[in-house]
Amino acid sequence: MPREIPKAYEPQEIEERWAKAWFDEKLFRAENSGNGPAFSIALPPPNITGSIHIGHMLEHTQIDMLVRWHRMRGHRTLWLPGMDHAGIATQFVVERELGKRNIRRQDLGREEFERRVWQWKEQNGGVIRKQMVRLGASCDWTRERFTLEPALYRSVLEAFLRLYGEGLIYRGRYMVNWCPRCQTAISDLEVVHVERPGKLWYIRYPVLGSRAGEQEYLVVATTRPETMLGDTAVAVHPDDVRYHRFASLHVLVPLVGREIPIIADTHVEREFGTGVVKITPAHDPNDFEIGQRHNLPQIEVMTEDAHMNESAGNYRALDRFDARARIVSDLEQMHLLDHVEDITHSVGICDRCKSEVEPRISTQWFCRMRPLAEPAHQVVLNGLIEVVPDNQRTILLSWLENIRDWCISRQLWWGHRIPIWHCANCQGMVPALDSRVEIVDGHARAASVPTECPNCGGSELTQDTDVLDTWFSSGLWPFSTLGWPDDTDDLRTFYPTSLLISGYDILFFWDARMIMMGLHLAGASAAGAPGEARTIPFRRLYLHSLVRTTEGAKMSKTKGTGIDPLELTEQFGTDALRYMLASMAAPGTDIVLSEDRILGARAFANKIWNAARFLFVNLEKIRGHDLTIEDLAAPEIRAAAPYPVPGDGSLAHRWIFSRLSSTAAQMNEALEHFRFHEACQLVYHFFWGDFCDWYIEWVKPQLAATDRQVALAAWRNIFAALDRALRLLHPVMPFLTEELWHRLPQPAASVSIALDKFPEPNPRWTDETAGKEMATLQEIVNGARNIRAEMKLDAKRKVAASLASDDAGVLELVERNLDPLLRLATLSTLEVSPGRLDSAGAAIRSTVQFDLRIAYGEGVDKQSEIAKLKREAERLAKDIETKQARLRDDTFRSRAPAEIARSLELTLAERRIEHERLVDRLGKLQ
RNA sequence: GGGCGAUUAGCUCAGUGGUUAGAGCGCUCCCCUCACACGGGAGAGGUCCAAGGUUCAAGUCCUUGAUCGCCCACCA
Repeated sequence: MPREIPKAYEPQEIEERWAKAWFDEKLFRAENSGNGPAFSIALPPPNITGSIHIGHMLEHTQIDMLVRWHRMRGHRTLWLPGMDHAGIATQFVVERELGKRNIRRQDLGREEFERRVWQWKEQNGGVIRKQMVRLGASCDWTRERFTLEPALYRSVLEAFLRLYGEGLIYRGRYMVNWCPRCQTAISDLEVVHVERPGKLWYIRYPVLGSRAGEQEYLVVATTRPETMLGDTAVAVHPDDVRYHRFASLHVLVPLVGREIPIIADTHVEREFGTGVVKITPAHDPNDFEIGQRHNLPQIEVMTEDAHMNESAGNYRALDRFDARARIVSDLEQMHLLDHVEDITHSVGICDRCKSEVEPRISTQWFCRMRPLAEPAHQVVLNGLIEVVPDNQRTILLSWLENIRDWCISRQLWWGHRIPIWHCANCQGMVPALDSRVEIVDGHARAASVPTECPNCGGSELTQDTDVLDTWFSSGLWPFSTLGWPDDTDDLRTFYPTSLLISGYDILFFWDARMIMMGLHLAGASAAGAPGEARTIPFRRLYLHSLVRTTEGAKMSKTKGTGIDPLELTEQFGTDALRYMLASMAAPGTDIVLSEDRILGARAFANKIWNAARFLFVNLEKIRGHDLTIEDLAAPEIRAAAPYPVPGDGSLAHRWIFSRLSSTAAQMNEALEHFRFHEACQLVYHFFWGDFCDWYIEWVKPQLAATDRQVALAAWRNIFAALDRALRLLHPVMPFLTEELWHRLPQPAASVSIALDKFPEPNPRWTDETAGKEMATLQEIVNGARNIRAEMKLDAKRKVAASLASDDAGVLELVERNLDPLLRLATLSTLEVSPGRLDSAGAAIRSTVQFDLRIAYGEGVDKQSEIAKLKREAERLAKDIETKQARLRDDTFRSRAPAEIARSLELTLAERRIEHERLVDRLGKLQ
């Protein structure tokens, strides 16, 4: 029922109320049984450490728009939310908290530390859900998942055990990226490269046993002198004639005095530095490989936290950078530093903590990727997964082609512990017997623990201490969240998911791995056999834009460049923020936020509010007809709209419903192709331009008509149109539309606009005639307004005008719509006649269809009119010329489609008429 | 070193080979008309980065270059 409606739209109270109601009523719970198409989408699980930033908000707005749109189209729609335990990030945060109280995790021990993290999670892990609820995400919160919860740990165990059993997971001693701050291995993807200024030190290595009597040196260039303590060779290119005479000789490593060979390896770049490179197999990935080829010893000179170890002799216990400085100065003193160059080079840093990564040899777990990447490559290549925008597809394919094994073990305490036991007796490895989990202290661990080593019968088994990379469990997300490996209703109904929406920044981290894992693993359940279409985790992949700062950097909370969407929400309203983000979300380009855009969005929300307010406020005024809102806007009454208005008043109604139909069609098309900005623009233009500026203004008198039948039809139509407009708007502005929808009478059983239908194009509404007629009438109004402004008439003063046309249809149309024309153009009279009009003493607007004339009042300055007409005439003349030239061109005639030529001729004819009239008028004016 | 993207109105950006290239904001002028000044009306403003090319037709496709940004890469 209508009630007091505030003048200005105040979103906060409304939004909080509906957010709570939607959540409490479990409005978005998805049915896993029943008929009809299902639509499912898994939320990219945010880290529990985080809070929603503007990038999430962009992502969630886009997902939510599509989810709401599908739900409103009658699909059984699931948007499954959840959180990621975020191994390193979370451990980092909790350790920092502990650090404030001078506690190290080592002081607590593993179990106690884990307990503390869980505790932290209980206290802080709900922030994101609260925020998402508040921001209107229509997730099925009854299905919320956490990557470290028991059911998902079981999926992880199952996945690990299968891959291990197939030989796709192996353990070995290799060089990995080591973060000395986090004290764990990290994967290649977690290393980010930054260009930094550095130095290239040229160091002289004394050559042993060369020409008698003269000490020769090989000069070696390095950016990392501290690693020279672990050198076990120097290398030259085998074809480098400069160094042929040194073959099979040795050099001394300065400072440590170790004798090492000079080897030849094609890996050496002759042009770089001196063409001689020091080889440190224990501290450089290239050197590691060269070392293996040449059987070189590996001498580690650093500890886990990047200090120098015992092998570093005098430099022991120094931090790596301090050691570097000391070594350089020592070399200098010994005259072994040839020279130094300033260079810029790429340094690998830890994605999480930004420390310089240290290549380090250690025993880690790896996942063999080639066999997993191959099917994924096929699926993407063959279009079984549609990637949008398309250029990302190429990027994904080439990454899959060049994939390398994935280091999946982390030396952390927070995560999925590797389900392998080591035999103290024979060092053999024994996996958990199966993937079952048991709950201890509320948390899961492997239940089927092996008790005896199958190799040697030994019974002293201890579980591997490493945990899995967070992305390992994320990689299972689309199916682990649906109950895999069990054959569940959810899995059967919602897997494969319909779509994945993620930022392109995690294409490799997450999207690609889900594809690989899904294809390899999900098949063994009811979802289908491996590699079949049914095992594909999602059929479409949309990579959305990133929100950037004005400097173009990715927004990030750690850098302090993040923007808190809840602050913006507080200020402008969630719907406005959502609209702003969606309206900027053109596929393929990143977004730079602007305050102007959000102000515009807020104005739009306010406009919608006030349009609705207009209806409800004016409803009070027609009580004389003894009509209630049920008579005017009951659901079944709205369904039968549009109603003809007695007399000549139907045109605007027919037109707005026709516009409604085509807008719905275009919005469907836009949303189908992730063109969120276009969908926004369409509905914006429809609502503000068509509905408010024209339709409401046009029919205002009808709404206040004393003729009951006129008022009744008009009111029914406008409510019906408003209802459709709200539903078109709902996916992007859910709160505002929900609030207004409830002010219209709704069926007793329906609780939310979110469960109502999205308007579909309706052939019954399509009305080309109404479209053309309205366009003509709008031209007349615009022409009149233009003349008025040009003549600097008082905006309120009504003036007389006349209109003439050669087209009887136009005359009749104008007669029929005289009232709205007079009103909207602020005219006192409009005299209508056949033929054309004389422009003497008046301003005229001419189109092909009509002449519109307003006589000059006194004191009118003709000069601006003349200038304007001249400009216009020039432009037309030029246009006519190019069109004529085009039409005279034989090649154009023979090659261009007939349709194009015809429409060109038509336009040319129109332009000629317009030009003629302009010239004529100019003549009379001067 | 490879790859990708951007360059269009003062600003932020749309633009799917085919009329006179659009929007929002800003700017100028008029209007506080009984839904909305977060409003209404009218207007000004663009050699579509440059140079070539393809085409009957190019902001749009191709080539080269410039500037900016991003991603990937084991060159010390």
